[in-house]
Amino acid sequence: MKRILLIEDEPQIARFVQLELNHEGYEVTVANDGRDGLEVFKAHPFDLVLLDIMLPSLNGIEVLRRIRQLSNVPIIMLTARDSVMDKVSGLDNGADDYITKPFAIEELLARLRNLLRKQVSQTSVLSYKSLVLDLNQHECTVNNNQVDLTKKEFDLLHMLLKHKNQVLSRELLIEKIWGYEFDGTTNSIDVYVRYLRAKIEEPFDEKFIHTVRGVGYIIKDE
Amino acid sequence: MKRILLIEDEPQIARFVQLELNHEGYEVTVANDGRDGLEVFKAHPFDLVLLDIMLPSLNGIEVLRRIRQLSNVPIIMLTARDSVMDKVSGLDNGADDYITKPFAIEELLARLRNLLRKQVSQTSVLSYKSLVLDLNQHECTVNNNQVDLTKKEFDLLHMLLKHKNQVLSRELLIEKIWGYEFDGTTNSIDVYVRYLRAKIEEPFDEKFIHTVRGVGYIIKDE
DNA sequence: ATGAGATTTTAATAAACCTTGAATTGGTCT
DNA sequence: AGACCAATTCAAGGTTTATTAAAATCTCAT
Repeated sequence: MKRILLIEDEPQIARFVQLELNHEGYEVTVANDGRDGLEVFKAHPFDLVLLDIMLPSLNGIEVLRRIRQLSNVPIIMLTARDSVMDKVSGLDNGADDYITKPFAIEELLARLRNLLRKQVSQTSVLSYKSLVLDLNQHECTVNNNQVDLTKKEFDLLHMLLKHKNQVLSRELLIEKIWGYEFDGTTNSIDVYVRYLRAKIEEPFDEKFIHTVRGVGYIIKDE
Repeated sequence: MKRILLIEDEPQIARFVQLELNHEGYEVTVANDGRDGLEVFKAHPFDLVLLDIMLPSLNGIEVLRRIRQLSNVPIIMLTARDSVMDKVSGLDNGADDYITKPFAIEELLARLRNLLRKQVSQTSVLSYKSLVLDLNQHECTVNNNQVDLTKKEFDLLHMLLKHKNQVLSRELLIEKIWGYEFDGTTNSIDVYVRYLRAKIEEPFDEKFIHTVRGVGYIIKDE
């Protein structure tokens, strides 16, 4: 399922677009202002961004510029009718398309499909405190010290980091990393959490992975 | 088993939907007009509400508004085809999704499943006065003080908060949280209510959980 | 085919959690 | 008020769960 980030401050429009896109089978996350949008973008991977130009706290053009420093994710700008300046400015700064408000939802859908067809993947680095995980290089560092992880260890840490601030059940982890149904008899997860702790926590006197008894494991901000 | 409240005045449609949903394993209660629907909702806990917009005695939007004052139960609106106004109005007033009549039963089922499932990851925070329950992080705070809850305690509080303003019987709580039939001999619920009170009420001089003698427990707005 | 490293299983231990039942308190009805 | 029933409280003991170390198994490059 394609993930879309909608950065839009007008609640009715945001809600409406979100629901319509849900209906079409997209997974939509909404951010209400520019700063939020940028944060959310940094924290999660998206396949496409819908970005309003007029935004509180950090305007659309600025958000566009900053996202482009990080990623070449497809971006569609939402502009006011006849604001030629906005369009030009948006495209100049790396937007892939624009659509003027108010728009027919069908037109938006068409432009979405169009851009998503061309798309390539990205998102290469996840981090949390002194912990950095480079997905492309398959590398992990803590406090700038490189730590060698096996594939399973890496995948587990990847999963926990990708969904930080969310408790992940053993069931879900087994399903996503091992690829089979959790039958309740294996404690592989527990063992790998132990390995990770021994490699990335104990030597550096850090604490990343927390146990939530009866539920699962989580990496979370305080 | 998931409980669904269907508020719909056209008998054929109501009957049809009820049978189909029963067939899928849902327990369906039907109300024939807005006023009835609201009454039934207040009297029993439901996992989801299907709400027609065009209703006698109290229209759907008004019912929606009143239910939202009491609860954040997932609500799907049933709207006439092409009635954009209805959609917008519904979503503005807190509906979670809509479906246009006439609809294929399969689509309704898909949206039901979607909402019943997403509830976990989407509605991530429940709150009541100074009490906050973060479902993703599995964390509870009172007056911004973090309180450690065990799984059972958390599940019980979750249930009470999710259905706030509704009395939950011991039968229902045992069924939903412990997962077996209430045989009348266990007092586990009472004990856990005690634990919760000791953890989230007494230290903060608050009162969240009320006992309804002979019926069950409730968290309610004044 | 071999062996080093990776992965999974097993088992012991300790800690946290849950249940139970009996004693006590509190509310309700006549 | 007194009888009765429902709810509350408490602590002991029984159970479950997480952690850990170590052994068994698997896998892949040589």
